[in-house]
Amino acid sequence: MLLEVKREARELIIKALGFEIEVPLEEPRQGYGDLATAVCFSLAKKLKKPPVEIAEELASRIDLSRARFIERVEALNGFINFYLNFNALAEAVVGEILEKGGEYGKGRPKGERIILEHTSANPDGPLHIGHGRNAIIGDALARILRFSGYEVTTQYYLNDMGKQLAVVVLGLRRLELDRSSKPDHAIAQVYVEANKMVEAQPELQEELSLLMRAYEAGEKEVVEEFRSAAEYCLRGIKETLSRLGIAHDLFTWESEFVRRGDVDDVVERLRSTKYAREDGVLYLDLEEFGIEKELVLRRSDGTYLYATRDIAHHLWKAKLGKLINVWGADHKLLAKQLSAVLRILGEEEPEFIIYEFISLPGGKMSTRRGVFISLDELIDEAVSRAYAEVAKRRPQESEEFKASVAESVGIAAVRFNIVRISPEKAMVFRWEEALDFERQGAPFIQYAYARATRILEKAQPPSSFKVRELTENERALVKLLASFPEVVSQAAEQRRPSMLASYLIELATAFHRFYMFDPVLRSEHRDFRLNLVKATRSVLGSAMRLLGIPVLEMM
RNA sequence: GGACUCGUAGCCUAGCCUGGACAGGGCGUCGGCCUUCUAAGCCGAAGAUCGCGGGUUCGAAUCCCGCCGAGUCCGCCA
Repeated sequence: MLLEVKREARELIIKALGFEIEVPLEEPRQGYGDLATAVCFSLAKKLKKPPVEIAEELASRIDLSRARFIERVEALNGFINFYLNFNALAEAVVGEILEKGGEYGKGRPKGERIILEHTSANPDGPLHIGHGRNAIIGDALARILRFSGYEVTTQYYLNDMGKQLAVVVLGLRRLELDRSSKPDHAIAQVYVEANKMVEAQPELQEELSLLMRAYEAGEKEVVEEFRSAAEYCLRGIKETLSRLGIAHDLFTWESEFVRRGDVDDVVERLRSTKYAREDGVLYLDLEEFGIEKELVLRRSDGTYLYATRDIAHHLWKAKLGKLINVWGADHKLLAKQLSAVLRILGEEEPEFIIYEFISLPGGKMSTRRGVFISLDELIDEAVSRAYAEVAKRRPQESEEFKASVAESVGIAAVRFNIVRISPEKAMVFRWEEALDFERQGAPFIQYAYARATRILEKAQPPSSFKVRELTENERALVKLLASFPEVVSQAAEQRRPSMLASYLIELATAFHRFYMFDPVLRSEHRDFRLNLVKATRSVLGSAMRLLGIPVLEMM
């Protein structure tokens, strides 16, 4: 809806001007109108007049007689500020939201399929908080893209041909798997122990490479060992993801591409390109693409590398749709190489969402050394912290209520604290910060929703309402509600879920303020306000669902 | 050493792609608001040379160059 208002503003300017020009519009701070444009500055040179004069002349020529949403313009400091007719806007926006409900803000079907790869952690232990960042960003993006009109398939690429899984298998041959603990944690225990063994007994290296070769060759018993180990670990990983509300549509195994011959095929294709070099090893010279590092495809012993298998994997995926990968910053080089190779092969390059690392105050995490904070730990701590809060605030409520609210609040806090930070910022994990449910955090948003719900429980909004002069808080709310569709599409196109997080904070803030100053039930504007509350609740709910934040009716 | 990313108040962060009017929030600190729809809320105060230096521009947190600091990568590992 705000888009329509902006279109109206542009048209007014162009009509007054008498010629086409790009009109940038911004949302100014308090005191400078509801929309503003600095177009007069760019016109200054062309018209050879100072911006202030242009603005004044232009403003005086704007004809508002047929405008729907703009009721006043002013020229100030060379800017043209627009003041909106909030009565008209409120009526239109609230009406549209109540009519469309959860469909409000949804994009038209784009007819485009996207394969969104995220998480893809090695099956050698539980997800740690770094994988959590991947999964949470990836899942939010998937939800946003779907809402925005794309057909999205989320995919987990399972790296089963690496040394890690071989180490796990080696460990399982001589260590007892702790069946009493969560599967992924039990596997991690074996993995850490087995790594120590391999380090202490170098002769085990031989067994490791034997294992890997047997697996690649598809020896039945070995395949069984690898698969059951990986699947066992994956069971635990899926459990964690599911607790966060995350599920993948598709799991693909790295080994498929080797056994099916896809890797052989693509290597052959690449070997015949002008980028191929062979001197014992087969590699690609990608300098033309600004990549210094040569990309080795096949070792001197004839075996393939991870990157080679990933090329086959991506070539396969590229047939299914547009590719987006959520990858850690350590994979930046591989991302560049892969893009170059797909280009060589005549396929569209994948898009990468690269997120920087989450480190511990003491340094990097390492599954191998057992130095990491698992997502499970983080969730458990967050939920128990949330439980303490509910118990303190709602002591009279049932145990069941407290436990279920705590679960939702804990999950919401974990997801929100991660998704709200831009992926390109490196994070240092500190328990105090992770468990500090800051004022404008997830509970703040959930609470806004619960407050709206409570009001509506007491009175249903009538189907028709009159809009009178709006309060400042109502205006802020209406404007935010009007901008939701634009926020969604921008977050989708720019692939930035964090934009929705900022929006949600703003919307919840506006609602809490409204709640504080503008009583609903006892108001003479009750009819309109009830509808406004309903509309706000609806959009809050939509936005929360887009970030995977559990919605609570009561807390 | 090279490549990429980041550097905004004591701490965390938005804005940077698409340059505009006194740089938004939050935590923490200090001071207020519950006989009124749940105070997980609201209001106010103090706190910023937007890492440093140059350039482009009427105008730079935003674009360009250099420097400094941090992270990541630079395996015939995955």
